[in-house]
Amino acid sequence: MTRPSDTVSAAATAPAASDFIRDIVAADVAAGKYERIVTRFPPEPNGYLHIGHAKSICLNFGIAREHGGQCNLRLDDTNPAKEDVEYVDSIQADVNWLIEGWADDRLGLKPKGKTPEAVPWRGRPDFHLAAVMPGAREAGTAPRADLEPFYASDYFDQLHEYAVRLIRNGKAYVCDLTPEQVDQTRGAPDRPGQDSPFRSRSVSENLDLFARMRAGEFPDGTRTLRARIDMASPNVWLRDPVLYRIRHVTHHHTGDRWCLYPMYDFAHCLSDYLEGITHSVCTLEFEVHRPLYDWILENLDLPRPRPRQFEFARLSLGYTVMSKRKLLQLVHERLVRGWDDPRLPTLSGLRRRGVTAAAIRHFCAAIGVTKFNSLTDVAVLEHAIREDLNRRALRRLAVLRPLRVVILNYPAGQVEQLDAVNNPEDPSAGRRRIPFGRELYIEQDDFMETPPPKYFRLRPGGEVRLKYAYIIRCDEVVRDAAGAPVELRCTADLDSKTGGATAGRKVKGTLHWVSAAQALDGEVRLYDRLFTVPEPDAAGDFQQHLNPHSLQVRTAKLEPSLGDADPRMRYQFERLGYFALDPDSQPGRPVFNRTITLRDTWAKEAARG
RNA sequence: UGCCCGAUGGUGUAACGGUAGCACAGCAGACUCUGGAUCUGUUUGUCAUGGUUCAAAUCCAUGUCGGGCAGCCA
Repeated sequence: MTRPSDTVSAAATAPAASDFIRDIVAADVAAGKYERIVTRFPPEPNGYLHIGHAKSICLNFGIAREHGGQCNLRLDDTNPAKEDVEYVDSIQADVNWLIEGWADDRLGLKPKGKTPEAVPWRGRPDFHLAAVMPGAREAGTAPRADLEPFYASDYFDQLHEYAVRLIRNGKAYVCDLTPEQVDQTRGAPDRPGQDSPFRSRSVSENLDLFARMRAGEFPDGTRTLRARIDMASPNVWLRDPVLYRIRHVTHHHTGDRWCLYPMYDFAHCLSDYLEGITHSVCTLEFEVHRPLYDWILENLDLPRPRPRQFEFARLSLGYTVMSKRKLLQLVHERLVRGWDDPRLPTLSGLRRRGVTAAAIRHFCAAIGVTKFNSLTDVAVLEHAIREDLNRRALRRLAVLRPLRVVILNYPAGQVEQLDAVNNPEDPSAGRRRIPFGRELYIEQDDFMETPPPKYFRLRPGGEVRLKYAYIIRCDEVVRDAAGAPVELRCTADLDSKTGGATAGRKVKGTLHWVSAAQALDGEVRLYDRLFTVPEPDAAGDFQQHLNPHSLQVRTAKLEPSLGDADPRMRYQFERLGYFALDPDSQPGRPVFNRTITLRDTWAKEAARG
């Protein structure tokens, strides 16, 4: 069986990517700094992955791929109040889908239930948790049931131990200030903060208090563990940041074992360290956290080489929103049909829409990686999608807005099976037969009574070719009460069929069509951009800019072969666009999503007037 | 107005002191039984001002503009 992802993978080889992060990695490799390059993709399971995450996945897995290294999938789950297993499941599915056949052999997972082990390093005590490589499924088989992603929450024991070590060294203290008081004493960016009155507690008191925090003696928000750094630092993240907070909440992965949870800054750098990450790549907003990342690692006196953090600009795409909060809002307020709504930039939405993983990967390669906050034109994504689909899609005939055509000189009841090419870009896709009869449907747009200049479709008295069939002439227009055309009566040049005597006659326009008698009705969902403005989240309420016409549903006339369309295949409805079968399809009633229209130079011409 | 980061055509990027290139978009044309695809050609750019240098998009200084940072979120 040929899967869509197999069809063109060879032809779709991406150019060798290069960017400032890859340059750093390459220099480190050249300097022999690491035995093996290890990156990681660390989403928090509090939402679905979107195309912005794809940029990070492609970068991290790409680096691993280019250096024969690995990329660990890690759930950064240190805040149980916002997280859920629904998200950990969707994240795994989306990552597997995106990297399949490309970097799945670079995916680092771990044995289910396994936590870091005490592994001495050069005689010094240390913790480590190695990945199983490759952690991906073998081609065509189910995911390995004995493996799972890494979880930051699997490191809670070691993290706790590191925290105790910091306390012992006088580098951390238990602070009894309320959140409001911490806020007031933090100072401002241009004004130093004040030391907490608990800053100079004795080591033994800190140890005792921290133990009791863990034991659940104190309610939420009453105490924190803070790093002792510098309340006057110009970098506010160095002003005795909170390392641990009390949360009496059940965690989706660790259950009720903990009521004390580490903050991102404490957990992240150490998770990287425990997994042996060499290059920890994140987005620009973490740049100011880097000194803290380094501080924690340095002050723990860890034996192995430390990971280093690098930051790049996150993706912004025109006419959509990317923030988790806004996506969550769209889903929860039912402004879209779910996380996998084909109008969303989520990976599950793009997948349902019919976009392939290869197209997304090529898009990510095309946009590059820099530290500049840019707004990427959707046209770049659209180009990547068309380029990919043009090569793999099977061509089919379908009519979205039917107009009846009767061929007066064609015998009633006669049916011909015409030979049609499945994919002119790929001869191996083969051919098929499509029925032709006296009564047909063509697209309403393909007929105009008084057409503008340069219109070369059907008009009264005009000629046009029906793809794979005959040249027809429009003799008569039948109208409804309102005067709108409801049927065209035409005459065919019966020698003009492909291969026939007059087949070579030059006729400017070629139309797609479907034979009325054999046509299959199918639901077609036509999508347009979700927002009407390029930057919906620039200012004010982004919901004001929702495009009311982002989804149009209609019943189309389909050529009969579409009755057994395959959800894994991609289709081009000729002259219309690319379509993919939706899971809502029922036997005998297919539902197609329009992934994207074809480039339409006539629309541009027509719009010019 | 403290600290950090950034700025190359319309958009996104490359050039690592030595000819400003690529992609997308645009425009013009060829071809076409998809106004698709393909092919050809083409318009448009180094934020500013100084400095270093034989030579600066690149190094330095100042300025301008943009982004980030004051969660017990990540």
